[in-house]
Formats: sequence, C-alpha cells, structure tokens
Amino acid sequence: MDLTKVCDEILNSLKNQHMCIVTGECFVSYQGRAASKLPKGRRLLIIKADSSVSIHENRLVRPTNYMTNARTSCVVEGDELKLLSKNKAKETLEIIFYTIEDIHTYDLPMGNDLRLSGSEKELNDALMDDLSFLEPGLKPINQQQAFRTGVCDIIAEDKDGKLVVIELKRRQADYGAVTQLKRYVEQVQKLKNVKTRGILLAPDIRKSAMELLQSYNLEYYSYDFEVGERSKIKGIGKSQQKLGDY
Amino acid sequence: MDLTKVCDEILNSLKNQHMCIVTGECFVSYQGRAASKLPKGRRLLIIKADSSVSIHENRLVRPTNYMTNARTSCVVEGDELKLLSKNKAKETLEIIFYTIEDIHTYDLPMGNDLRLSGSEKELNDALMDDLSFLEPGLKPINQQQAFRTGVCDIIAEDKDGKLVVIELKRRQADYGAVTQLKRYVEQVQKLKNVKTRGILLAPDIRKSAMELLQSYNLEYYSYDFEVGERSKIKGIGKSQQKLGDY
DNA sequence: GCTGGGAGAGGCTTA
DNA sequence: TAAGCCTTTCCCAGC
Repeated sequence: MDLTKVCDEILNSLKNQHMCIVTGECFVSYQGRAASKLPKGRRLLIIKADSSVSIHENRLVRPTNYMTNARTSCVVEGDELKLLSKNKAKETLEIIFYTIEDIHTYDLPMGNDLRLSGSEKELNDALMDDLSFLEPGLKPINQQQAFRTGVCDIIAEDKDGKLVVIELKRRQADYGAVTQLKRYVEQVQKLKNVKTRGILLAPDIRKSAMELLQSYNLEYYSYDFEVGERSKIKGIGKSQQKLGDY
Repeated sequence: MDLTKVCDEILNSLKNQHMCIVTGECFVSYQGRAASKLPKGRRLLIIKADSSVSIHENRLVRPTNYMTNARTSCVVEGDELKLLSKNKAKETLEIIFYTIEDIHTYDLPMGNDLRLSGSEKELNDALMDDLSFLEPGLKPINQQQAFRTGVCDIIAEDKDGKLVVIELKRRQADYGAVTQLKRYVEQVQKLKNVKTRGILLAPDIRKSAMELLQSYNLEYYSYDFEVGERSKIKGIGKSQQKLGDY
C-alpha cells in the first residue's frame, strides 16, 4: 500500500479523534519504566480518540505494547512508516511498519457507557442499609471515611457502644486487605482514643492472610453475594466456621 | 451488510484461528464474577486466535468488555447477529449486533514475541552481582528464597554477620512493599531465631509508606536504574537523604 | 490441566 | 498533581 496515503490517514485520524486500525509487518520498541522490543512481525495497531496506542498480537485480551496519553507523530522514511509516541514521563514507543496490509478509520463515539453491577461500592451500599444481620445491634456511623492513609469502608458502633471498623472486599481477601484494615483500626483508635474492633468481610480469605488477621486480633466474616441490577448480600458466615476448616 | 455472510466470516475466523475485527452498533451484556451492560452503541469487536473476545470503545487501552478462554457461538436471529461466549466458570458474554459496518479477517501469527528488559527479576540479578555498593561488606546468601507467604527478594549477611532481608521494587514503594518486607523479616527472624534487618530498595517511596517503614525500624535506600539489554543499578541514595526531604 | 498464591498495572476518584 | 485503592488480572509453581 501507498505509505504516504496511510500516513495521511493516520494523521487525519489522530486529528479527528477517530479510531484507526492498521495491520502489517512491524517492529516495536519501548523505552521507559522498562524497555522492550517486539521483533519484526505481523500485528494489529489500534489508535483511539484519547490518543492511546496499542499493538495487538493474535492472542490475549491485553495489548502486547501500548501507551496512554501519548502524543504521536507519524512520518514516512524511505520505505518505512514510523510512528513515535511520547508521554509526559518521557517514555517512548516507536513503531516501524515495513509493510501495510490494511488500514481502516472509524468515527466512533468516545463514550464511556459501561453499566457495571456488583462492584465493591455497590456491595458497600447494600451493607450500609442493614448491618444488623452481620451482628445484632451493629449500627453504621459513617461510610467511606477518609483517613490520612486511605479511605475506610464503613465505621459502625456495636451494641456495647464500641467502635467497629469494617473493611469490605468483593473477592478473596489477601495480606493487603488485612494490613489495610489494621491501619484503619489503629488510626481510629488513635483518633478517638478508644479501643476499636476491626472486621474484615470478604467472600473468602487466604489461609495465611487469616493467620495474620488473627495475630492482629481482627475478625473475619465470610459472605455470599449475588450480582444483579442491584447487588445483594445473601448471607454471612462466622469466621469460626472458617477457622474450623483449617 | 449481509448478516449471514458476516456470521460465516466470524465462524470461519474462529475455526481457523484468524483475528477478526467487526465494527457496528451493538449491545453487550456480561454475567459472571460481576455483571455489566453496554447499551446500544457503535463499537469495535476483536476476536483472536486464542478465542479471546474483546469489545473496544474509542478510548483507553483496555477493552470495555471481554472474555478469555471462551467458547463462542455466532448466529443470525431475524435482523440481529448474536454472539455468545462462555468460559469454564460459566460466565457469559453476549454481544448483539444490530448493524454491521465493517468486518475484516487477518491471518496473523499467534506468536508471543515480546522481549522485555528492566523487569524486577533482572534488577534483582544485577543487584545480586554486587551488593557491596549498597553497604560495604554486604554479601548475598540466597536469592528469591521461597517462604510460605511469598518470595523474599534477597537475603544477605552484613559485615557484622547479621542477616539482612532486602526487598526490591522497580517502582515507587507503597504500603504493600513495606508490609511485605515486614512479614519477610519477621519470618526470617522466627526461622533462624536471630535479629534480622530489613532493607527496602526502590526508586522512590510514598511519604506515608516511609513513615510506616520507620515505625517498623526498617531501612530504605533509593536507587536509580537504567534499562537496556542488561539493566544496571546506577546509584544508591541513603534513606537519610530522603528523610531530610520531608 | 487445574489451582492456589502472590504480585502488579491500568484506571478512577478524591484531596 | 499525588495518593490510595479497586479489578471480569496475570503469571508461576506445585500438584
């Protein structure tokens, strides 16, 4: 194909925020936080309206190479088409096409239309509606309370008036979840100067994370949830049941 | 476009492990670990040789919807084209096309050709070659020692014969890096029953992570590295310099 | 081949 | 701009 025409089509696409896809034999080189090279090979290039650039091989969902928030130039040099993308961090992605097999431009909207259900935030809201099934007398005080070192999911008060920090996870809890809860509990304790409980609520927990949690004297409850238009917490299991499994 | 022809092209593409891209107006619905809907809109579909399916909007590197290791069927129903992908976890991704604007099939290799440099592993190797510039008399004992709760980057012995656990990060260290190091130090201490030092080595560290590290009596050194065919550690900064900045 | 565990990077949100 | 954190993750080691 005529490289000059291809080059013009890419530049127009960039200017007009169209989606542009190019197929052909290319070499890719990335220099930045890491460095990588893709030897000469036939691949797919996608340029999008937000000036993100991706190189796809014929496998996997994620692109092999990519750059976001890039400024991209495109020039013909001899019988090669050179694309050079740079971002603010001075990283560079260079794509050299030796042959172009196909190019297409699509004027697609930039819309961000995904409606997601079952996110942690949604489960959090469901939980705030009624904490009592977690433990009788448990009352929510505050949701998404910001601390200096993060945002705590829920703060509640138990039937004895003791403060309870609740960290909710939508998947198996790991070390990170436990240390996160630990930090929040410590901060609340320091701030309010009262002994505070910490509850980790997750569908499952890794064995070693469970051990860490116990060593910190934190509590764990498992739960089931159902995703739908409005996701729901289906049931709570005692951490003791979980412990028995080990 | 003729939906039956499009359907055949997609089915052929799936059978022959070609890459297939389709543009058109579609509705997408996903049910699985989470649930999501994409209302009617014009988007790009990519089907790859590993039977991964992705829906791209005209923004971002990552697809809006996707499924890997999917079995995908494709049928025409009235004036709609329906793709249904399922994976082993019984998740489903349904894509309904109302209009097809464009379809292309490319016989691209499935190759996995990326050559990456500057990975944490590579820096780890570079560091193992010579630890003395970190601190005189520091000698590596064991690399990537597997613990039950993770892989510790490097264990060394300082000039006084004290054990040193070194955790290497290739980007800014956060809470996770600090708590990770803390766990390793505690494990080594318990295992060998000797007082053990912990050193975090990263290009940068978040202020609050630094405070946590100090409260644990761990040490931090910053470093510069250069990525290339064989990545190199360029220089080490004392944590004290870093502290002075705050 | 499947699974459990750990580590990580894009993208979003708030300060 | 920076920090925190969530995620339809990804990879690897072990079985």
